[in-house]
Amino acid sequence: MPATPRRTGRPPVTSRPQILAAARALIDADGWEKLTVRRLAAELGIGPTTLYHHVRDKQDLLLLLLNEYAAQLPAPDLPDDPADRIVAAATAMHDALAGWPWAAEILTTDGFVGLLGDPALHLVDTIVGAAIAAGRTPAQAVTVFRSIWYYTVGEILVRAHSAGPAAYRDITFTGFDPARLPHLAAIGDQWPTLATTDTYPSGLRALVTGLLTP
Amino acid sequence: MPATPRRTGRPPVTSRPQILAAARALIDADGWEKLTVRRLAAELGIGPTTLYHHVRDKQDLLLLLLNEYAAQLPAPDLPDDPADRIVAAATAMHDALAGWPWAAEILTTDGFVGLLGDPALHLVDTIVGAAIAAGRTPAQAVTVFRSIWYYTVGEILVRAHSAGPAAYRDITFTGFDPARLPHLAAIGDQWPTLATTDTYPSGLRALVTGLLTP
DNA sequence: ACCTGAACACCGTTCAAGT
DNA sequence: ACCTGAACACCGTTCAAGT
Repeated sequence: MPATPRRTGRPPVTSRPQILAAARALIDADGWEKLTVRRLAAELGIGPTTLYHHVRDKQDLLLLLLNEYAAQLPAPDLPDDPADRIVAAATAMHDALAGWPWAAEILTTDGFVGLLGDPALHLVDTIVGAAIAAGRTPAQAVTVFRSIWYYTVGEILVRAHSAGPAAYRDITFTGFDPARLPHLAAIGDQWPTLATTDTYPSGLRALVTGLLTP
Repeated sequence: MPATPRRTGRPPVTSRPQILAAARALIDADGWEKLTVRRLAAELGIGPTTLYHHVRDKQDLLLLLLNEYAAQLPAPDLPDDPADRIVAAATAMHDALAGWPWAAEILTTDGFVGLLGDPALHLVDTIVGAAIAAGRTPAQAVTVFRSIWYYTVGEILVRAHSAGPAAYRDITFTGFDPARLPHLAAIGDQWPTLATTDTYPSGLRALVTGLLTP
């Protein structure tokens, strides 16, 4: 067999790295809802069907994008105290996802742990390890991670979907029946303001405290 | 003006209640991904465009469905102790959503509070009220609710998307590098089993405890 | 007043044929 | 070996025309 096998046939017009770069540019420019196979192909100046020679399908494309993004994330500072370490690792996950909310949607669409590369899993391992260091069994540590993951992914998804101008569009918060909904009526139109403030850190701290308290 | 205005023109072939019933039947039979305007119309034996005389658009249809579902939910038993009351109300929300996971997806797509009817908001009001009873300010009580909501909606969405046969399909949990991911490597193929167990109640209790502890 | 078909502007994906 | 157009099987929605 030759050391450099000579290539035959029609020359390629694109490559997987080129496709991933274009996909990322498209998401950053127009949002991830606009990333379609057909638009991406048009952006690259190729036929839509050509993409299928470089990625298996759209889901595969998204996973490649996700692992590429995770691999390039900076490693966070990790304190020694287990509780603080969990908070730091969870916050790093959260911040990474906050920048790329579409990633959170993909991560809910499958048993994600096995689909991610080492860099992303490092934070998972950190949280599990810190829970064990705090005296939990491995099984309990998985529960700790999963609870934190639910909270984190929920916050990201709600935030991502509330960001648009459509949120709270034709809603009056002053119409609550004080007899049936006394507390909501008392809060009234302050709710949108209160709902805008970032409560992820305080909620996370409360959750971790609760999870590590026997 | 006449007491019963006589109807003129072409007689209706369907009605909003009929459409909602058919939509619900379609979701229950084939899953909510299969609910499309065209399929629903076909099910009713009408043209797709006829639906638009009875509902504003698909989003409107889903919201009608959601409020109908919420209105018909049984009210949960609510204990006197504030922490227990929050847990009971959150569990009722969770169980309602677990039965209709697509609802969770809609609820993340907008500032949902203003789109729901009284029955669904009653549980929101209960949680906010219980947090106030536990000594929080109204603003803090909103934070308590939001944290619980993130955790709940995250659990529902992850669960809904992991339920299919596609989850964990071609994943080997034994391939973790023990040097880089020691705890995941130690847990190995026990992860899928551990991830299947329902940890919502214990995580919720931990979260509520943490949120109500100053 | 209500319904309809045609049309618009899209999707993801497959597959035989071409270079 | 790689690319392509045509085709399949769909979407949500609008709108002029019909009853």
